[in-house]
Amino acid sequence: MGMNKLRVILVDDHAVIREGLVSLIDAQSDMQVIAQAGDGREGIEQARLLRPDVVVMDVSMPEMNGIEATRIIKRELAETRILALTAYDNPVYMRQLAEAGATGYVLKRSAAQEVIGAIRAVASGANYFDRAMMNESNAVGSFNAKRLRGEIKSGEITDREQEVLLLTAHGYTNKEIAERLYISVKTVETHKSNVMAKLNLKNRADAVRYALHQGWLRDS
Amino acid sequence: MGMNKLRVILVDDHAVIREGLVSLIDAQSDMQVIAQAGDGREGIEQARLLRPDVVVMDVSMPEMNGIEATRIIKRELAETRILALTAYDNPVYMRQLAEAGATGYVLKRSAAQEVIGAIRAVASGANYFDRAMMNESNAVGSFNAKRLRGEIKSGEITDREQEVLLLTAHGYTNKEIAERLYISVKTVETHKSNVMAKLNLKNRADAVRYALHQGWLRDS
DNA sequence: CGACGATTCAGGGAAAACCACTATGTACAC
DNA sequence: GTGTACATAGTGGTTTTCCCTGAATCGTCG
Repeated sequence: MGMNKLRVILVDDHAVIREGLVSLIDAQSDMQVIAQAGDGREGIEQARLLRPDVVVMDVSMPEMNGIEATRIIKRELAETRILALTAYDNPVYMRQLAEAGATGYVLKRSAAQEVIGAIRAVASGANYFDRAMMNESNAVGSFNAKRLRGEIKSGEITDREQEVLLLTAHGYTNKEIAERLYISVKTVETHKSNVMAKLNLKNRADAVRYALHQGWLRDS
Repeated sequence: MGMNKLRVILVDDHAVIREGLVSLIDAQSDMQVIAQAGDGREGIEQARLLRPDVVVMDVSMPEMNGIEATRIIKRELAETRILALTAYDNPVYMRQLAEAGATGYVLKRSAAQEVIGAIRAVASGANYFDRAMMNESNAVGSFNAKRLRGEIKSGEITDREQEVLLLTAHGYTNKEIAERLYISVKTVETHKSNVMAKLNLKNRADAVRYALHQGWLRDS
């Protein structure tokens, strides 16, 4: 085993969580945390300066989110691997992160050992995507069966789907949405179930959570 | 002089974060983590079994949220102190938590040392509310003061009604609300229809609008 | 042209929500 | 001890959503 420990940077806006992860990672003999950052911008600066092996990146942060930060870091530092760490098992996020250059994606609900393993995996050049995610995306089967015969990737959200999802999150019933958009209730049902499958939202509460997260819901 | 360490239970749905906190807390000489739980329900079971000194409780969790779990634990275990740990400085949450019996409230963006300090504080019987919060509002103080004087009586809407309305606005179904609050679906229907009549809300969309206006809906 | 994606719509059965009305136990005040 | 407020729960009936399947129309792009 080389003397060289894996050099890790942590980017997360929650200090407590960051410090918890530090003590977990530093307890490993083969890796160490060389810097921390509280938002994407800071993370980029630290990465530029220190050229770490792995950046563990939270997805949702103030200032600059993890997707944009990932994109910028990868553009400048091709060698550095990015491991996304997020609370949301959202296939669209996963896809956007993969496109931005992340090679790993683990959920905050995973065990610590899994995160540690993921850091080792991406550092070695492998891809690591959370098992829970891969299983979930099978559960979206009825949608996939329709359009994605053979393909695994889930498409982006269409305008109409987003419109329906937004109105759903605002609490409108299918009937109200149908009237507002001059379409039938059945069409609303279709769009809703499709978009919810794409985003891995299981119920209306998930839809509200997603909309809040996107900043779609504001007092007006 | 107690050689007895403070016995702490952690409740948070994110395993990584939990384990990070464990290593932080166990590194202290005067406290130790005796159990963990991934949702409110589990947390209640563990607390019943182990009667800890302090429960560190995340607010937003699947199955049962921290507020309801706090209420139930306090009802059964008056001695146990509850320290709420949350990502968002939402005065409504803080008020509800205080009402439910939590005696401390710290933000995830705080430094680890502050969380450790807060655990010691609540364990000693003191209240601990995050400095960042107190600047935002003195809601807790005024709320507790009123509560002591028995002036809570929010006039129109009862606590239970507000709770049901909030969950409705968050998109939870009657069934989900009933499970969360340990009451029957019929009771949820009653509260919901009463509060909506009081506020002249005609449908769920109105409820969402009202909640947004009250600042009840935040990304979490 | 042919494939694909986006949008639209429908049937049918199970589940859930919605509505109006009634009712019980508890706590607290006067 | 009577009244009021509150939380709880029920009956019974109507409406709506949810879930699954299938399918027609209209662009665009190679």
